[in-house]
Amino acid sequence: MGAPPSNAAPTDRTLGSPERQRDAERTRAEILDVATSEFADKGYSGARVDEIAAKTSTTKRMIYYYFGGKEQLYVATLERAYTVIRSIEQAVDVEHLDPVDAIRQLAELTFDHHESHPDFIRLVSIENIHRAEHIATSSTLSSLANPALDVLARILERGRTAGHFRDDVDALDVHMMISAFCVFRTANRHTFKAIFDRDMLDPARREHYRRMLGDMVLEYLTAR
Amino acid sequence: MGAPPSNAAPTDRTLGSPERQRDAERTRAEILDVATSEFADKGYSGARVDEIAAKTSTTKRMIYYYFGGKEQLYVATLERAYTVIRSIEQAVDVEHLDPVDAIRQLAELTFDHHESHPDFIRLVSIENIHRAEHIATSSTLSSLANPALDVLARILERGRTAGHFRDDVDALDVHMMISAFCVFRTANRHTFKAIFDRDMLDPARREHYRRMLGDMVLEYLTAR
DNA sequence: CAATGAACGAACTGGCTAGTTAGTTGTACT
DNA sequence: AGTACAACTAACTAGCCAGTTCGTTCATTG
Repeated sequence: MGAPPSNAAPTDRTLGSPERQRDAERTRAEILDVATSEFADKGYSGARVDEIAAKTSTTKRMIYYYFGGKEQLYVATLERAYTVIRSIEQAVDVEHLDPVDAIRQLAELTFDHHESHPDFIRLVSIENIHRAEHIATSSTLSSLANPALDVLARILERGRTAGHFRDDVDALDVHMMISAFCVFRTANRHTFKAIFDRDMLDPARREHYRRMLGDMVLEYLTAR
Repeated sequence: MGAPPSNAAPTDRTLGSPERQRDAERTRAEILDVATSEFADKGYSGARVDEIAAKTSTTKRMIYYYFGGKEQLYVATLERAYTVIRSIEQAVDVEHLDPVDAIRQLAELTFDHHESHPDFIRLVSIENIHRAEHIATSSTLSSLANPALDVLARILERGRTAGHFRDDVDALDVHMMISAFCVFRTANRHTFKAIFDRDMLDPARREHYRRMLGDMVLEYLTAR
C-alpha cells in the first residue's frame, strides 16, 4: 500500500517537486504553523507538544529533531511571528505625504495590521505574561528594531519644523500611543465584551474606531 | 510544644481573637491572597495547586475544601480582584468639577489605579488569553458594571451641552481610550522594554505619561 | 550498488500534578 | 462530659506530558 516509489524519476526530484515525501523545510514550516496557532490559542504552559504533533502530518519526534524542545519551539514561533510583522512594516511608504496625512495613514496601517494578525497580538500578550524572558534571551529578537519607528521619527521632525506638531513627545511615545489603542482593542476584547457587552471588533464599529484613533493622535500632536 | 490551649478564656474567642488557630475566613482569605499572586505570576495553566498550598500556612486539601478545585479557585480570585477594583472606583468624586478638569482627574485616577494594581492587570490579560470564559460563566462577574462609567457619562453630557466636547463618542469609547493607554503601559511593559529598550514604568517618565494621557483625551474631546 | 547520513515513526519512561482518601483535632452547644 | 460538626492534615493515586529510545526508510554520493 502507499504511493509506488518508482513513479517519477528520482533524479528529477532534487528541488521543488510537489510529490516528494521527505522535505525538511516543509516539515519545519508545518510544525511552526501549527505551533503558532497552538501557542497563541493556549499559551505556553497551556499548549501541549503532543497536541501540536497530532495536528501535524509528522510526529512529536520531529519537533525534538528540528527544534530541540518545547521552549525552543516557542521561541522559534515568536521569532518567525515578529519577522513576518517587521517585513510587513518595511513596506510602509508615507514619506511623500504631508505630516498630518502621513501620521493618519501610519496609524490606520497599524490599526489594520493589528486587526489582521490576532495570533501575533496573542503571542505578544503571552510573552508579556512571561515577562519577555524568551525575547530577552533570543539574539534574533532583541536586536530586531522596528523600521516603522524611523519613518515615524522623520514625519514627526517634519511636522515639528513646519510648526504643526508639539515637541514634547518622541517617536516612541507616539508609537506607544497608537499601539496601545490597537493592541487593547484586540487583546482585551473578551473581558471588555463580558463586562461592558460591547464587541470592540464588531465590523459595524470598525470605521468609527479607525477614525477615532487617527483623530486622537492628530488632535494630540497638533494641539494649541 | 505549641501555644497552650488554656491561655485565654475560650468563651471570649468567639470573634476577632488574634490567637485562634481555626479560622475559616482567615484561611480562605490567605488561600485567595496566595492564589492571586501565583495566578497573576504564572497564568492559569502555569500556576500549581501544590505551589499555592506550599506558600500558604495551610494545606492543599483546604483549597479543595473551600474552593472545590483549581478552576473554581481561579474564578474566586478573579471575582475578588474585580470586586476590589470596583470598590475603589466607587469612591470617585469629580462631579463638582467642570467637565474638562473632571475628565483629566478621572483619567489620572485610572492611571494611578492601574499603576498600583499590576496583579489585577495581569489577571485580566490572562483571562483574555482564555477568551474570558471564566468571567462569562461567573454570575458575580458578568453582572459587575463599572460605576465609574456612569460618572463619565454624566461628565461627557455636561461637557457636550456646554459645547466643549465632541458628540461622536460615548462614555464607553472614552473609557476604552483611557484604559487602552493605562493597560498597555503595564501589560506590555516587558516586550516593549525588550524591543525598544524603554521602560514605560520608569518613575522618571511617570509624570510625562500621566500628562500625556490627560492631554490626549482632552485634546480629542475638545477638538475643533 | 553499497554505504552513509538525514528524515522519519511508534512506543516508552519518569517526573509531575490535579484531585482524593481516610483520617485527626478544635469548637460550639447541650 | 459528651456529641456533632467544622476545620484541618498527611499520604496517596491515577493520569498526564515533556522528553527519549531505538529502530526504519529515503536520498545522495562514490
